[in-house]
Amino acid sequence: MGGVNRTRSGAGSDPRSRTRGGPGQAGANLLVVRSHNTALVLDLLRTAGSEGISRLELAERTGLTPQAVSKITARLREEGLAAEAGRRASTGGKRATVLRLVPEAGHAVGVHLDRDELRAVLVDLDGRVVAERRAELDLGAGATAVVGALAETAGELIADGGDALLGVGVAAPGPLDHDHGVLHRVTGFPEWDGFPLRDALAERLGVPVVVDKDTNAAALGLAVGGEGGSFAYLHLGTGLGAGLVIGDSVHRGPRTGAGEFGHQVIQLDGPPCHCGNRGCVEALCLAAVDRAEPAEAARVLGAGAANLAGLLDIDQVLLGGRTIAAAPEIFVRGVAAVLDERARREGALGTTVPVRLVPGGDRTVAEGAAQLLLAPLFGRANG
Amino acid sequence: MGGVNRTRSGAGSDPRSRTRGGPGQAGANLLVVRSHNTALVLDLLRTAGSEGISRLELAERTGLTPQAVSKITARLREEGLAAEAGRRASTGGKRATVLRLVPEAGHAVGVHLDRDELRAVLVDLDGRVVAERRAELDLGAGATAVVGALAETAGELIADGGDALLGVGVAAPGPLDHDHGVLHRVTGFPEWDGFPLRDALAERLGVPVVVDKDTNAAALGLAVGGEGGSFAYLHLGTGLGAGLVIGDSVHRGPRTGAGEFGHQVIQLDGPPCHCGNRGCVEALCLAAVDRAEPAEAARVLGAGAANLAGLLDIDQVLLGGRTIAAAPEIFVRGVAAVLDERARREGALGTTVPVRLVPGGDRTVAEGAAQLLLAPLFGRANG
DNA sequence: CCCACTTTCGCAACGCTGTTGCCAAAGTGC
DNA sequence: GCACTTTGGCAACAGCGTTGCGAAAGTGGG
Repeated sequence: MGGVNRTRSGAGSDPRSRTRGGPGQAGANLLVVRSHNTALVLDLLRTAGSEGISRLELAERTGLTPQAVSKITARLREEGLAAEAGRRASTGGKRATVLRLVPEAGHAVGVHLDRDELRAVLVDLDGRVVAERRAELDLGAGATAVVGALAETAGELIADGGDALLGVGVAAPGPLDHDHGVLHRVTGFPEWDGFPLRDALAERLGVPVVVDKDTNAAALGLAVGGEGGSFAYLHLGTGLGAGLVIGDSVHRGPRTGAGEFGHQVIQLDGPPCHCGNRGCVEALCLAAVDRAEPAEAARVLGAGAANLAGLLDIDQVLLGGRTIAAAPEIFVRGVAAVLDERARREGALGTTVPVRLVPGGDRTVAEGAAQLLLAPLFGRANG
Repeated sequence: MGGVNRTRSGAGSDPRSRTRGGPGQAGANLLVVRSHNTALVLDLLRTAGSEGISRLELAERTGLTPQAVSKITARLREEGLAAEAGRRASTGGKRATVLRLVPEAGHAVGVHLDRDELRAVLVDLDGRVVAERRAELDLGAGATAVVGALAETAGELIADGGDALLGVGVAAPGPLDHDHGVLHRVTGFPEWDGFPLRDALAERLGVPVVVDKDTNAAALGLAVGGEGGSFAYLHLGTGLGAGLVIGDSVHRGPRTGAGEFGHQVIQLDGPPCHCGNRGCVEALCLAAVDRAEPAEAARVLGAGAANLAGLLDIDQVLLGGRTIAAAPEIFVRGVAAVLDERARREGALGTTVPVRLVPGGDRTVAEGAAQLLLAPLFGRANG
């Protein structure tokens, strides 16, 4: 079986991977080519799902020769990551063999660390949830207690996952450093400032750990789940944030600071926001919600979304979060109205930016967190 | 000599380059590796400038082995793109041979097509301006007349450039389609809507032509010119626009629509803008300029810049354009003040985003337009 | 039923990439 | 003058995708 672990140890033995220091860009060698093409094929296998995909189709889609695809898939089958799954009907010649991903060849744990609860899932290579845990949590109870609870919950799921476990992804609210896995000011919980969550958890569990913002995790999950192109995931809950996917990969910025959508000023010298500034979208939007004026809240949110759409020229806006879920129709229509109006003003050029409710329920963030470990296998850049 | 043309014909003979259709991503083969590494080395040679750089230094910076660098540079020297340029002092052993780019091995023409004038430059591989033309122009005079003037001016410079000419880059105002080189509504000149500028000019001149927005060209020029990381170039002239560089490459978005900074709403239901909306940064900012309140204009611009910095987590804001040039100090200080204030609110995390005046004079856009052809040689993505 | 044709796909040889092992050249420093 | 360090080229090598070729397994016409 071997599964995904063998692949990883193979890649890890590359003496040159991540050896470079300083500002230099990475030169490519044959190992890079190999892992790039392998990831491409794996991604197509994953996308094909239970339907499967033939070797020649893989060749067409990747631009590689059929022979190269044969070699790559042979390796994947040997490693247990891919398998033959029947044959397709003939189109005038030999019937094509259908290949599919073996989902059980690898697993990852995704944890959504929220202010008042902990939600963890174990997912397979297909991204399907295999097991789930949930626990109440008090982020203010201190690092030791929280990390303990986190490790315990994740540990239970790891035990279920067998030996092909890629690691644990943790999605947390508030500013943090994705590259180093360190939390910054979690709003309202100053004691977390600077806490090295990734290393603490990795040492405790003995598996790789990746930390990211909740909105980024959600956006990654959506991107891997099939949302193509560039899009913004806007999350309206107790706060307002965004996850940006630009060209199939999550845009975090050099300091994991990107996506600070809520404190975009759309009302110069407007009402004060808890952040200290005035006229932030978050303040205006939530105030409208409090006044029981969801249509106005949607209009405000739409204005922010339109600004973002203009700046980045994205393909889609996805809405999610508890507050959205309370009145989904109103928000989708309200935001769409602002974007449609903007497209109308732009004339022929302005294809309107579609607005949709985020598919999936309240496990979105936890599933996305698991993708922090899975996505790199499929060539989805992670930093 | 050969120069850059031989390299291009070599790459063009790749039967698989750009053959793929549909949504598939590109598989990598050895030709891709070769051109990637070659571009990496060329970029380092270019960055090193007249100082030059040794083979071992190239190896360190690229992560390639010294032997690979030797092979690559040998090829470049054979093609006339690189040359030895003396020796460095010893550090305890054999003295290192210094290599440098041969700037004359390739040229490109950059044209800044503005509303009332035409500005064209011929630059070498180093990006240095070798020749320059300038002409008055009336964008409203119709496509035939304008393309004629454009072709004539560019043609004169092409004649100066010898045989190693990569092509012509054209930077134009207003919305356009970079991928297809088609103009959209140039504000105030509806007759240009849908005009295939790239193909018209390419046929006329018989050389490759690339078209882009003026702000994108300027941003590309700045990125190639040495501005590292991610930054936003804000251009305040008769209008207000932005060019975004994210991770060393220009972000245009799928429809070349990114960077629409001016019509970002920062004053909900504010004063009407000529675009049909209300409270756009451009309207507020230019109104303040008209009222002779540059400090207020800078504050408004700063608010927009802060929104952008928060959304994208960029490293730097660069200011340019005629209106900025009229009161540079006030604008730089005013915008910086807003960003500093924002960083202060963010606390320890908030490294402030530096604001600078764009270096170089009013040739910035034309030089950037030339980089539309040069940058791909150095591995700077162009799409 | 047979034969020509198409489609799928693997084996073997190949070309080209960066890598490794080795050695010569050219310096420094004792 | 000798030991050592640094630079960098030559040659052999491993591994990538590619090409040439042929076997296997279908379809379809006579």
